[in-house]
Amino acid sequence: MTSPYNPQITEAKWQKIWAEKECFKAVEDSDRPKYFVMSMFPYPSGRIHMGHVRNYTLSDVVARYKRAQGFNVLHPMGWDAFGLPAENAARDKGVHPSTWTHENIATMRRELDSMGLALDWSREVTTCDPSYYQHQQKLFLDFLKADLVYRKESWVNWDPVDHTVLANEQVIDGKGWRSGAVVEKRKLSQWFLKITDYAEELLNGLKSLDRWPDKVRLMQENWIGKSEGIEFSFQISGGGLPENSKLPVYTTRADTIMGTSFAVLAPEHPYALRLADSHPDIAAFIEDCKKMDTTEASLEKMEKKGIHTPYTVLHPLTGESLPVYIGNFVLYGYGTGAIKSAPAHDQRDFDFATRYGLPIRPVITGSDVKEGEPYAKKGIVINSGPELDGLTSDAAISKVIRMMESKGIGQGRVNFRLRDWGVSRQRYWGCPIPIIHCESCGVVPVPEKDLPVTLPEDVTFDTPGNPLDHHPTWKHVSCPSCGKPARRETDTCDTFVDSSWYYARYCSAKDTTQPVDKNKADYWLPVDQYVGGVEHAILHLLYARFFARALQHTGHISVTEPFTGLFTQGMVCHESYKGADGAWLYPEQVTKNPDGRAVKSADGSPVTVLRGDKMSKSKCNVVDPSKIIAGYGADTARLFMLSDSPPERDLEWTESGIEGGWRYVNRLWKLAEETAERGATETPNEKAAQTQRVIHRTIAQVSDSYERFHFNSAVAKIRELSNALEGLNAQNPSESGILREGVETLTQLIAPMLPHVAEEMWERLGHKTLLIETPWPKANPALLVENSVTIAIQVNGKLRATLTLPRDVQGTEVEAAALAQESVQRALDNKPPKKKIYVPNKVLNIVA
RNA sequence: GCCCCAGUGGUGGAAUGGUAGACGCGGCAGACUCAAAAUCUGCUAUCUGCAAGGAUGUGGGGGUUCAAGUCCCUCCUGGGGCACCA
Repeated sequence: MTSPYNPQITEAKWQKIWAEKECFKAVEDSDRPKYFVMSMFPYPSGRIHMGHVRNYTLSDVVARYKRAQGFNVLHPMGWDAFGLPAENAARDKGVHPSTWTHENIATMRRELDSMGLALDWSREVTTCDPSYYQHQQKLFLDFLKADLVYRKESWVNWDPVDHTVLANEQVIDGKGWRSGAVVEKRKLSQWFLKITDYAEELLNGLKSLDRWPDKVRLMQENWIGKSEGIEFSFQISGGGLPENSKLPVYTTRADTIMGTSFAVLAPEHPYALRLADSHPDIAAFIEDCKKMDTTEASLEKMEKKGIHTPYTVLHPLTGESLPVYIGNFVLYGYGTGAIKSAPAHDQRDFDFATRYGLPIRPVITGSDVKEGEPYAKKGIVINSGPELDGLTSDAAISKVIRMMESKGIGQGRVNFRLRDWGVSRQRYWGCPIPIIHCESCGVVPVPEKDLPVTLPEDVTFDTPGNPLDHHPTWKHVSCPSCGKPARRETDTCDTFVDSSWYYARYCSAKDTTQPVDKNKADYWLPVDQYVGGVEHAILHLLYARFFARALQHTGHISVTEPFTGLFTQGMVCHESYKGADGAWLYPEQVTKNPDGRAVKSADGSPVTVLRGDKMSKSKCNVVDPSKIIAGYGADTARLFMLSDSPPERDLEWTESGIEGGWRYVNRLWKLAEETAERGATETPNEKAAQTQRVIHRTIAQVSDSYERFHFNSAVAKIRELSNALEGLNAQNPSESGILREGVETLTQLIAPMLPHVAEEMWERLGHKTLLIETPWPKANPALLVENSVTIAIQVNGKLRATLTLPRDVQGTEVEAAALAQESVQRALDNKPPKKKIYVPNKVLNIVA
């Protein structure tokens, strides 16, 4: 008699036991190999969503698998708890950011607990807690001492809705990446971290990250954007410039130097700005560009516009006098803010020259040059004088650099697209920057004994702007250096700072004396496997890599790369439904007819079904994980997350898929129930012996799938094993022993994915010890070798027969057997075989 | 515009250059049932054939190879990233 499987009771039971026995508490142990696996910690927005479930299931499977393999596993969790939504909630609902955040954390903690994750909660970090951010303040001061922090006046992207400054990379299409508000330009004093000091290292380090997706490495490489070129100066005159003025420009295509027919300044270039007073048309153009820049810079069809200036420059090699323009397509922030043109070899220069009737002189040629189009590829130099003509572009680039260097007018230079990281935010809910501004002493770091600088509790959000700035007393302090009245820095840190070192903090999360206990960090770091969304491919991961180098430089940790393995999972998607009126509909508002067409339940009007839409509230296609876990249990939810798609791809949530998972969990339980009391050993019959081979083959295949993150394949192999085991009879003494071996193995193999039901099955099978404490099964090599093999027989590469023959049979025997086959003879059509290729135990191809 | 990734049955997807479609979802048929649900069993790429079998088939076209979903070239479609980056 079998008893039904009840996930609610069983899952709570094992979660309690694991917690009581502190199964997942990680303790440094130099005798055992360590394995550090972590997921990207969540922002406590309120509830967990399916994306979290997928993310944490993946890292949990790795943690449990590695643990069974004998590794000392660290699998921690924390909260990325500072950030703007808490302030927005304060503004909208009148709840304090701290209250809102901690309530969300409590809710999400309960939800995570219900998933049955093998997490070491004793190392929980919460970035908004002074016990975390006081150490971040210490790091800030250390970085300041190490000359990795500086302050500069700069034009910043001001978000008028969030009242905050955005990094360049946080501005998307001229709008704030969070608020969506049109970004304005303002000039503010900002704190910056010198990530550019490590540009070269961050680029080179990518080569060593062989367990990162190529895609992410490539994205980072492009983001860092190294280019090698030359910086040289034009002699510039006119427009009231002093004698011997220089205009430095940067180019990567020195080979096109003889094709240069004009120079262009960025609108913000000082030489451009100084003309504005005397030339109203130029002033107007510059004003225009400012607007374009902030709002529509990324618009595809923006015209290359410019304005002529009274300046002229001298060509550095020919001495020819060339006109100078101000152009809307030249970026002040890149290179020197001015360019030499190569109108025949650059689309932008070409468009500009065409528009303003400037000479276009081809100086590079190639086999695929097209009339009337710029040729931007490298090729062979022409029309450039005896010294350069006939050289390849690369040879010409080196030669031009040498020529200019010897004349003292230019120098080879490496340039990066990467910019320093502005970390100042004019917000309340962030880590206070531990600085005091004194009128006499200037910028004074807060003495370490005075850390942490904590956020004041009594703040109001009824006025826009930074509550720290509005606070009546908080910012007024005396200067630690001279004692006179001074003012606290009211900027707080970008939350990307919080998440740039939490992996190191996990190593000694409760240490009150220092950010990182180096001994412990030396044991655990680097993170062996990091799992998270690809949306963090550039910013978070680059900042964290920079921090590792900065932490190493300031003596906190020893490693250079924080994450040696990275896995980026796909999104969770779900069908969405759009009514005839264009409004999104909830699944329960839609009826699917037998013919496959969907209609609105209320009035029968047609509904468009869209597949593969990311779950989002606005599209009404969100599935709540807590409801799924409450209904089917965490194991079923976890199984669905793993079984239907490879983890790096997007996953389509389907109701039928989750039900398939639920059915399988029940089949497993039934299998354990039926097997539990059996297991007498007797000589296995043929079927049982065959099944035993399947068992051991499955151990090998599933282990391999776990190693390679092919969890969907692991599930498929495991299901094959259960199909085979269901073919055995528990009542038959010649089969029951192998059946039991199979069910035990099966239980172990599914345990990383379905930990609760596996543990329950293990107990039901009569074990007194926990499955979580049981080592991973080993495949018996003797049972991995089949006695007979199926060999494919091809004629001219086409399959004509399959032969089952003893393993390692002679090729000549296979040939003889193959030629005896009628189907082979028919395919040969009396033609004599010309050639035979035999791949032992696999395939014989007869070429006729 | 540039860079990257993907394209396999009705569907999600398997497949170190060696028997394409594992495993699941769905569907069909059957068993159990008064009936339904649940469960179990079988079948399920397409075309052709009574059948045995044959032909076709991994987005299109070409190529390399004894052998291509897999490698190369090219084009198409979809997705992602970057973008006046000189």
